[in-house]
Amino acid sequence: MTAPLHEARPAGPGRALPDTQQGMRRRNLARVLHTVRDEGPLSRAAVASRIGLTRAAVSTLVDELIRSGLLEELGPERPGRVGRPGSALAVSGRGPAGIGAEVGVDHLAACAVDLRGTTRSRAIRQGANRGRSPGPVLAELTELIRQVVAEAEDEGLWPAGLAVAVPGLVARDARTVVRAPNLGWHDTDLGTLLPADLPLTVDNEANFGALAELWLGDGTPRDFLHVSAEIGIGAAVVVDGGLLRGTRGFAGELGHVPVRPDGPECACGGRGCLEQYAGEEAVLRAAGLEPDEDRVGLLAGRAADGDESVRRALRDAGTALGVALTGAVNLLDPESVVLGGELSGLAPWLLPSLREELARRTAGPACPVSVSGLGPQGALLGAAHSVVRAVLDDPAAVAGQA
Amino acid sequence: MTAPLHEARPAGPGRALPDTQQGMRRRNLARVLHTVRDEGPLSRAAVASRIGLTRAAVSTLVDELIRSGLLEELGPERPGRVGRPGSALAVSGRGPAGIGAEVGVDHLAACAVDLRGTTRSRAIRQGANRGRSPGPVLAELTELIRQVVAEAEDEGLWPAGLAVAVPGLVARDARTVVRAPNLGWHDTDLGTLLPADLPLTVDNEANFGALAELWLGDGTPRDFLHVSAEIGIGAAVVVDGGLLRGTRGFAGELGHVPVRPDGPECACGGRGCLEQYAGEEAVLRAAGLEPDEDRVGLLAGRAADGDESVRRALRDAGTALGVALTGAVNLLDPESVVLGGELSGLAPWLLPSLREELARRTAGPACPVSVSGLGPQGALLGAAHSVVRAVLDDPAAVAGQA
DNA sequence: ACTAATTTGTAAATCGGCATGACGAAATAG
DNA sequence: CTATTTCGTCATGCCGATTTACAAATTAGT
Repeated sequence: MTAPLHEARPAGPGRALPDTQQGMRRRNLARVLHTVRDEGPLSRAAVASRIGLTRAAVSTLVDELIRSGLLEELGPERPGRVGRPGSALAVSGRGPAGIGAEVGVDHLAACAVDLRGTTRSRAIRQGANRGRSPGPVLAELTELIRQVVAEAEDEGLWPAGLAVAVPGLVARDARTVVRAPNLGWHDTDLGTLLPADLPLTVDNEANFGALAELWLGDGTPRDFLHVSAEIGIGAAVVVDGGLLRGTRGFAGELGHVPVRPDGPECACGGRGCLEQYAGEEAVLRAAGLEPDEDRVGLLAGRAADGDESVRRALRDAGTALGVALTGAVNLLDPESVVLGGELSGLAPWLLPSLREELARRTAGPACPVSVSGLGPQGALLGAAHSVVRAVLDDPAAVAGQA
Repeated sequence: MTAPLHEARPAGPGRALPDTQQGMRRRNLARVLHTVRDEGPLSRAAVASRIGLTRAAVSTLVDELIRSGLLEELGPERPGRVGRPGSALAVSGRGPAGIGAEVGVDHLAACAVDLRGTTRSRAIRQGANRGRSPGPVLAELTELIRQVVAEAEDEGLWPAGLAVAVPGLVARDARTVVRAPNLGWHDTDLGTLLPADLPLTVDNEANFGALAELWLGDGTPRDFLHVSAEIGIGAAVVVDGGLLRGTRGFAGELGHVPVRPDGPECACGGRGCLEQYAGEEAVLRAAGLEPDEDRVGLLAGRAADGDESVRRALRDAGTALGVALTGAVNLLDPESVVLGGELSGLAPWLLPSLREELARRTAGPACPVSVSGLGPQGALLGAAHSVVRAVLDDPAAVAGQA
């Protein structure tokens, strides 16, 4: 027997709940719900044996979850084994829905996801938002949200909360956009400009993208580094299945990691920041292209066409990313690095040089670098799923709000 | 006592204990013990009001803690207010002791710390360990440990566990030293070479130093970056009051963060790693000095004497540290950076250039950099206190082992 | 086909742990 | 000396999970 190690995080379903008997009950409700969701239709007995409670206890917990509309009984299982067959339980497809929304530089989007994780409705509107003031943009977004909520309600769902992804830094209050350079917003409280009838959470798109990767990615570990980029280069650090946010909530800023300490001056005051080698603007300039609406698409197109200057620019950006990530990987020892967001579209041309640089600078086996399968949808999905997750982690909090 | 506790996982107050009524009880025992320890002698009623339980509940918890020898009754408080005076409770000075030990490059040390946090016995032996094989070194260390344990037992304490700090990477099993370049050890299981009658934890000295800073430092926040160095440059990341360990347990490697990507080749395979600018060997070389026994002392002495080449070498090392820390600070957004371990002795000459570089490269207010007050003792103290902490975090686990 | 064995789900009784309310004890205030 | 306040403890009750028991629904064995 060894003395306990000190771990980084509590993490896990409902760890923030109070240490009372009610808190225990709420945590156990969450465990039952999670188990049923993650391991397909299960009988009460199967759930009980998995989470270590007795069948009787699980029965009462399941009763409560069914009464709340979070679980539903599918009827008797087809018996394959000896003994009385159980009654299959599944997460309800008509319970609460998580509403996600996204403010992109070139688009707005919203969607609704049910408890099972299925996207039940979706709405997108293209259009440049750079420089537009928050009011009109969010009015448009609100319209999309209403649309998506209406569709979800038609299918018997009710909205449990709203999460909005923005391309910028968000204060720890999860409402205020401190700085979004690509939009030109600063210190904007989104709480006053969005539907007030839903619990609201606002966060950085890189963070939501990382969470999407964590929850939906195929074989994504619980400790990884998620790199995404629109114009700045954002990263999100996932430790033990949770986001590392930092004191001010600004953790994950990768764009201003020094890559060449004596390089050109940067707006941040430093020199040779990563953003000047791998930022969208820098790459476009190096490739000899003019910024336009769909910048990433432009780069990807030219690179696919074999434009050598574009390819070289992307190769160099990959190398710069590799240098910056070496530092991050050394410091955090993640299980993998995932390229997500808009970056995933450019991955074929970034990856080789990035991997090479990272491998060269690492003593042992290099940290594996992969590309998100979610692509640019990650942030939106992550937002919606974060609401669903909140329900799963504390079902009692939303029960009876139907 | 419960049998199936195959959860050798951690404990924080309310963290990883099972979600049962017994788990709740254990968390509440921990809360009472922590409260009494942190807020001086308290009556049962005072504890109750602080942690939100009733006096009756606290009474039974206190009874159990007293029976286990973790708390003791000091007798009636001197009444200053109306009402019956309470009976003051304090953490016992004759309960379990945490045994800490340290394998340094130039010394061995051990100490015993009681539940109150007081160091009750200590033993140090100077002598170079570089290149010596683990067996004899650990035999010597075992002797120191026996000595320290004997002294502690004379004072009525009993050893609750042993924690050993080593200058190298430790696997997640907390027993195996994967690589300790300064000692020349690799893949060494310390479990077989140290006293087997105590629960053992082995960890990196930088990690223990960070924990010491967290637990004993004056005003240390719950999110910070702790930088220390013997020959390599280690950092430890503390997030939300816990250590970030990484997948393999190697998190915190700062020495091989690229500072000048085109710089000289490094043993790790990369180029221009921090270690080549701020590592002990590099600094000695830059200062034109020969390595000897007390390298840090030598540098500090010369710098204090006004040796300009030494001062310049340290200034440059500070600048390099600043570049590397810029990346780390951007990525993690810690509340502060703390220089600890041997580095703290050189701080006066490192800090100005380090702070300047960090401030220059940061857009907003720079992350404050401070020096640990614990100095080179941090690791040893952190080790001993980690054992004490484990007891405080789950008193029931050790109760009745006296 | 009939019985034995196995498994499920639920109901009744029990237990562990904290809350509530009441009480004696020990101090201060008037 | 009495009223008031606070402390520590006891008896009681509540809540949630466990234990025990049992009926229901299936397969295995004869």
